[in-house]
Amino acid sequence: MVQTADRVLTVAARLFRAKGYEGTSTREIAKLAGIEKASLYHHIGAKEDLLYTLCDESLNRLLSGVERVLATEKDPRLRLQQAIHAHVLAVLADLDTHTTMLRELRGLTGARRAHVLARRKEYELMLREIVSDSQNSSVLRTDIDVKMLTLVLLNMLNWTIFWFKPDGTLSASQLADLLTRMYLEGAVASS
Amino acid sequence: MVQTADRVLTVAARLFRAKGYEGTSTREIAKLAGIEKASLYHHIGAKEDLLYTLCDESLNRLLSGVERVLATEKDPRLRLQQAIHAHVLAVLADLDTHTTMLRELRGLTGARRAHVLARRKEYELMLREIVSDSQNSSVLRTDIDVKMLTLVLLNMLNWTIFWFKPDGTLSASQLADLLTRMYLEGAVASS
DNA sequence: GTCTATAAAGAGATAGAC
DNA sequence: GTCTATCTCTTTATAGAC
Repeated sequence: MVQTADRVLTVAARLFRAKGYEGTSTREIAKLAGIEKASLYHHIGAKEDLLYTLCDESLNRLLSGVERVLATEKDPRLRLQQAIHAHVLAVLADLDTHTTMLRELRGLTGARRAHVLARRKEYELMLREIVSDSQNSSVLRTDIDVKMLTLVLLNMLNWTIFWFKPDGTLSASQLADLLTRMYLEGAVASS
Repeated sequence: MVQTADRVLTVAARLFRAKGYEGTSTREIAKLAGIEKASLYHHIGAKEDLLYTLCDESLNRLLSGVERVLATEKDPRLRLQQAIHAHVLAVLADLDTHTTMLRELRGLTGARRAHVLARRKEYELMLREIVSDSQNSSVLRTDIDVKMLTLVLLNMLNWTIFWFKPDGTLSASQLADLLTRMYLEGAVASS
């Protein structure tokens, strides 16, 4: 039997992805979790706790993924490829949680919002270091600055959440491969 | 003097981008527009009207942009480049309106939601045709299917809304150029 | 076309029994 | 740890005067 607190978090993530944080009521969360609304407040202090916990969880997974890559792979090009894989597989394996982090940050206030923003920045800068190393090793082009190269990469990777279908013909791993090739080689026909 | 109805729409777009559709109250919209909340309802029937009008406006501009390119440019590669430019310039010239369309569709219900979804699909399919023509003319690679090539392109273009700074050092046109190069050539160093 | 006033529903959250 | 009942505030929207 899954603990109630975990189930609450799971259904909250599902609802936040489907209807947005502001668009989801605590009544809906309670109902989907199979408890009364008041019981919810035995497990959380406020609705915002759920959002914060989900964002934190998402970033913990992404950060530990890229840290593992940094610890185990030293070759710049392979590092980049493995970081892309780790990112895409993590995100697509739990669309509810990561979509919530990517889209619903607005719902957080004060120190928690600042904390999540800081960890997002931290993650972006780790990827930027990987991209930078690849530039220095002549793996990636240097006529576009590292910040842009990294932001475009994240654009390509993150927003697959809007159209990736877990039950489709393309697996997450296959999509990660495809994105890697497109990011590195581009869309032009090889002459 | 700008008409009240237009001002309402403008401030609604600004607020919807900043706080989300569900996170924005009609009180805030009225206040920022300089009228009482009740007066708002002389101009609109419901809050959702604002969201629908903004989504429709966004898609009208994007569709007419790509239609103009199709009408005036026949070369596949130039068509693709011009379509990218038209898209990026349109979106970045009015971040409030286009961000609302891209992010807040969830707030629409019923037939209006279906209508906006249909026009988004229509736009995607027009871009897909351009990409497909480029494949057939050996401009773009054919080892990745047209649907994926188009979705990745839209990923790259659309989500610049989250980090493009209108007052930054990079102009919208320069960013469009950069995205075009990255999409076509990729990130690898040319050997 | 804008106002003051208010209705009606829904939101997040709490009290206190079991 | 869950419940019933309720509080308080905010929400969207309307009525009707000017």
